[in-house]
Parts: sequence; C-alpha cells; structure tokens
Amino acid sequence: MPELPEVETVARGLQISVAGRRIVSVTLRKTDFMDDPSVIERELPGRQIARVERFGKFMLLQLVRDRAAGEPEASSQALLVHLGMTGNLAPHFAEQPLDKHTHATFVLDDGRELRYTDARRFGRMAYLAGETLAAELLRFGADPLEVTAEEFAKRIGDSRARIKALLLDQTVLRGVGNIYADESLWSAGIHPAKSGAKLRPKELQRLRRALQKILRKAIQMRGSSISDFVDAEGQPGDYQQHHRAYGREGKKCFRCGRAINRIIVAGRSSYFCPVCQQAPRHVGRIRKSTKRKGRARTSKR
DNA sequence: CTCGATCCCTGGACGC
DNA sequence: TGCGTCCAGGGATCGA
Repeated sequence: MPELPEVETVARGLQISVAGRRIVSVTLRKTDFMDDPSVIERELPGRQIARVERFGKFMLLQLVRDRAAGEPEASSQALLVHLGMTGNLAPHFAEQPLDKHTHATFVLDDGRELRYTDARRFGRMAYLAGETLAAELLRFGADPLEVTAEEFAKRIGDSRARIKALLLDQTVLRGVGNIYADESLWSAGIHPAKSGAKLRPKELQRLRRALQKILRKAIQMRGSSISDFVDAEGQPGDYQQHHRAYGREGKKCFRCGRAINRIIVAGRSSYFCPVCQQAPRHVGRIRKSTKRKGRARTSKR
C-alpha cells in the first residue's frame, strides 16, 4: 500500500524517466476515481511534464504548456495522482500489452506511454490549476519529514483523539498510513489508542524522531512491498523486511519477546507490543479484532 | 470534536 | 475445481 516512502520512490523514478516529456494524447477507460475525466482529456494533451514530486501520498505532475505555443503561464497546473491501495503509474513501451486494469494512458512525445493501472480504484486522479490547486493542497497537514518539533507537538498534543487516528489523519500530517503509523508507535513505545493530548513531551519527541527515522530508512529501501507494490521501474521495495509491528500478530516483539497484539483503532488493524506499548488507563475497553457480527453484507452484484 | 459504521473495489486466502 | 465468504485499506460521508 503506497504511503509516503512508496510514493516518494515512485515520484523519484518518474522524475527521472518522464520529466521533460510532452503528453501527446490521453485515453481513459474507467473514470470513477477521477475528479473530472473530461478536464483531464481536454487539458493534458500538449502539456509538458515539467517535474514530478510527492505531496503527502499524492504524486504531483507539474505541467507546463508548450513553449512553442507562446502563451505565458497564467498559473500553475498539475495532475494529482493518488495510488490508493493498488495504483501504479509507470512508463511503458507502446507495444507492451495493456494490463486489465489500466484506466488511463498518456502517450508521450517519445512514443512511450505513461499508464495508470489500479485494480481496486481506491486512487484518485485530478487535473487542478491555479487557485483550485492551491486550495486543494492547503487542505493537508505538515509533511512528516519536515515538521518541526514545535508544530508536531501542537498538532498532536492539542487533540484528544487517539494517536493512531491522528497519525493517519492527512489534515494533521500528510503521508503517513497504517504501516508507518504502527512502526513509529512501536519504535517510540506508545500505545496506538493513547490520546494525543496525553502524550508526555518526551513521548512526542520520541514519536517524531522515530517517525522521521523510519520514513527516511524506508525511502532508502524504496518502500515496503507487502502485497503488490512496485515502483515506476517495476521493482518491489525492501522495507517490509524491517517491519517490527505491522503484520506481525502473534510473532515475538523484537524488543521484549512478547507476542505482538492486534486491535482495531481508528477502524484500522493496529499492531503493537502489549509490554513495550502500555495501554493507557484512560482508554476503556478496546475492541479485540475485526469480528463483524452482522451476517452477509448484501452483495449487490 | 470525536467516534464508529458504512460504502467504494477487487484479488487473494481460506473453508468446504 | 469451484463456490461462498472474509479481509485488506484510504478516504468520504453520515449519524450518534
């Protein structure tokens, strides 16, 4: 699942492989994950991909109009791409057969095709410009790699929500998902259900440092490939080998040897060590796991 | 303000 | 082999 390190890895790859190329034409298939497919079809052809960068869990393809066209840039324009759970954005040779779930193809001026493939379509694609683009980016919180200790302490410490929910909240910090939330909480020795406001200054400091260290290491290792993540060159990442909590239910804690537990916090599986990450007193009963009690959920298809 | 529940979606795992 | 069921999860939305 692409979180900050995985998106960073893909963005860096694309910056090398497709920045500077001009988009010649656009073909869309399923479009239900796009803000406005007709705008994408209309605005992208003829624009050059000036650069590719990461913004939270988004990739931002900065676009410029062809210089030859003459018109000065009135404002910034970009294609926002969120990979969701299973999204992949990568260049292909035109003769490569289309994947079953390829939903957008951007033909480039060197003949290659930048293709967006996403089986589950939990991703998002949007062309935004000017004020609209600026306003959209403003919705998100601080970049976890750049957030200062003061800002981190304020954003986390001023909220009574559970720390796990805060880490996952993209308006608090942009880019952290379930894997790196659990990994940093394990590293900092903080229980996922603890209230942000109950964190001691030392805990806030440990958490921020752990989060940044883990994200940087994960970027170095080109992300975690737990299901089917591959980067823009088709290569998996290696950070999953360093996971200490995520996905390790029942396995021994690397620090104390006790079995890693799994509970649901903020609606997500949360893996933690019951010894190293003491349950807070202020939390009432914690739900044990995902046992949905309802019978069949009407499958409407 | 914060919470849980629900929906979206498909592939893979698992039980029978 | 094949079918049914469950589960994963980021984000939007809604009601409590």
